[in-house]
Amino acid sequence: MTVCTRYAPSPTGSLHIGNVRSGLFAYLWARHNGGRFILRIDDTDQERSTRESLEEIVASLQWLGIEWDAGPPDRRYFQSSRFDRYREAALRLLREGKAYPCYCTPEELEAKRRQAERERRKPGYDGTCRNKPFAADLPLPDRGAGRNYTIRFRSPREGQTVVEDLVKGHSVFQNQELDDLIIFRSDGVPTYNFATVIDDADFEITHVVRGDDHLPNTPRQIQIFLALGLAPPLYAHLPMVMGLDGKPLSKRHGATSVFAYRDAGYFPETLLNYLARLGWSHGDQEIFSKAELIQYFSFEACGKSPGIFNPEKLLWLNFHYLKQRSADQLAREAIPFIKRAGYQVPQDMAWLEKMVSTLRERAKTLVELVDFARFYLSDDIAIDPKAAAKFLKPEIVEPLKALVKGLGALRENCTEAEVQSVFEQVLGRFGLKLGQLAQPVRVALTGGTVSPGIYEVIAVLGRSRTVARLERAIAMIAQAQ
RNA sequence: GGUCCCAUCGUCUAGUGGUUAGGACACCGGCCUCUCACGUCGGUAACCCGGGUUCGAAUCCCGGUGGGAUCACCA
Repeated sequence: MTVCTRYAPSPTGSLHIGNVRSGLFAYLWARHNGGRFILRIDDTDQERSTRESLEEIVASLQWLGIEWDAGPPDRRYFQSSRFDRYREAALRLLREGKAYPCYCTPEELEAKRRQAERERRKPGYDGTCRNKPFAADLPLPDRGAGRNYTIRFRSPREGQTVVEDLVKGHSVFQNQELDDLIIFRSDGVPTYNFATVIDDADFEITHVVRGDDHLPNTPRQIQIFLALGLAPPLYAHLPMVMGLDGKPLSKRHGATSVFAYRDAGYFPETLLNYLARLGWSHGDQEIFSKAELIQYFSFEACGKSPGIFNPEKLLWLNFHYLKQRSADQLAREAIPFIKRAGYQVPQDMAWLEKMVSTLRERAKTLVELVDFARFYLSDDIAIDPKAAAKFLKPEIVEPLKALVKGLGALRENCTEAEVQSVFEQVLGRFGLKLGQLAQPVRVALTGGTVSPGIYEVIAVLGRSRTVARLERAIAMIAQAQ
C-alpha cells in the first residue's frame, strides 16, 4: 500500500507555526516514501470557519513549499462537502446498535459534570441513554425538524485499546476509561472525532501524523474504525511546541503565524529547516535543504518531549540563508520590503545587487537589511549628533576637502580600488591612519558610526552622492564653528 | 482530580551498557580589522532524584519528583 498522509487544519485562524510543523512532518514522511500528501480542510464547525483563514492556510503552505497532491480548491477535500458520507456512516452505526441517541440536554450534561467534579469522580458521560431502546429506523438528529437529540458512539466497556505510536511507542488505554462520545450533534453536524475517522478511512490514509494533543482521542478513533469494520491507520504523535516560558506557543508569545514570519523578513527555507530541527534530528547536522529533509526524515529520529521555540536560533538560521543567497535573488526579495518601508524602489537591479551585497553579512532578516540600507535608499539622512560631535571636527576639514577633490575626479560609477587609491593619497598627504579618516567619512555618508566598509559604501553611493554628502558635512563643521 | 505522554548544558539536540558525555544557538574571551559585522580560535555550561539489574549505567527496570496533554453537542 502506498504511503498516504494528510494535514487537516481547521480554517478558524492563522496558520500557527507549531501546528504547521505537524503538517511538515506528515509531508516529509509522504515524500520520503514516494507517497501522497493530502491537505484536508476540517471545517465541520461552520460557525468558526472563515474564508480568510482558508486562504491564509493555502498561501502559507504554498510559500513554505509544502505542496499537496490532493486538497483545495477541490471541494471533495472539505469536510463541509462530505456531510452525506458522514450521515451514511452514522446511520449504519445506529442501525447496527453501535451508536445510540442521547436525549440529555447540554444543561443536564453540564450539571452532571459539575456534580462528578464535586464528588471527585471522573467527568465523562455517565451512560444515561446508553441502554434506552430506540426505534430501528430512527433518523439522524435535526433540531430544526424537532429531532432534538445527539448520537453517541457505543464504546466497548471491556478490554483495552492499544495505540502503537510511531514516535511515542506503545500506550495502553483501558476501554472503561473511554466514555461514549457524541458523533453527531443535535443540529445534524458530525463532530470532529467522527468525521476525521471517516475521512482517514475514505482517503486511505496510512499514517496519521499530528500533534500529541490528539493522543487521548486516538483510542476512541480506533474504536470507531473497528466498529465500522475498518483497519485503523498507523499513528505518529508529535510533541507540541512551547514558548520560551515553557507554555504552549500562543499569541502571547508574539509572532506565531507563518505570515508573521514571512512579513518579518524570514525565508521559507529558514522556517522549514528550523521547524524540522525542532523535535527531529539527523546526527549533528543543523542545515538541511528540503531535499535532505525528505531524504533523511523518519519518526524514529523524532524526539518525544515538547520543544521550546527559540527565536534566536531561528534568527541565526535565517542569517545563514541570507548570507548564502545570491545577490540577485536577495535584491529581488528585498523589493517588497523596500516598498513597505516607504522608500522608492530603485529601478537599476545591478545597483540593487551591489547594495545588498554590502549588507549581506550584517543583516539577519530582509527587514533588517532594508533598515540598514536607509542611507543608500534615501539622501535624506539624519546625522547622529553624538557621532558628529566625535568625528566631524575642524581638523578633519582639510583632509575631507582633499578627499572631495580626489573623489570628484573619478567616474560616477567608481570602483572600490579607485576609491582606495584616493584614500591612500589623502592619508599619505596628511599623515593620517585609515581609521582617522574613515570614521568621519562614514558619519558624513551614512549619518552614523556603523556601516559596511567605507570603500564599498562609496562605490555603491557613486561619486556625486558621495561628494554632495561630504560637502554637506564640511559645511556643517564650518557652521558649528 | 482521573487517564495518557515526557525528562542530557539556559535552548535545540547527539548518544541505544564501557565516551575526557559530542554538536548547534545564545553567552564570555583571543585573533582579524576603517566602524559594525562576517570569519576564525578558545572558554563557561547538562545526564531531575532515589532504589535496583550489572564487573560496569545518561543508556535497562521500579518508585518519586517535575513538566505537558486531555477529560465539550471545538477541532
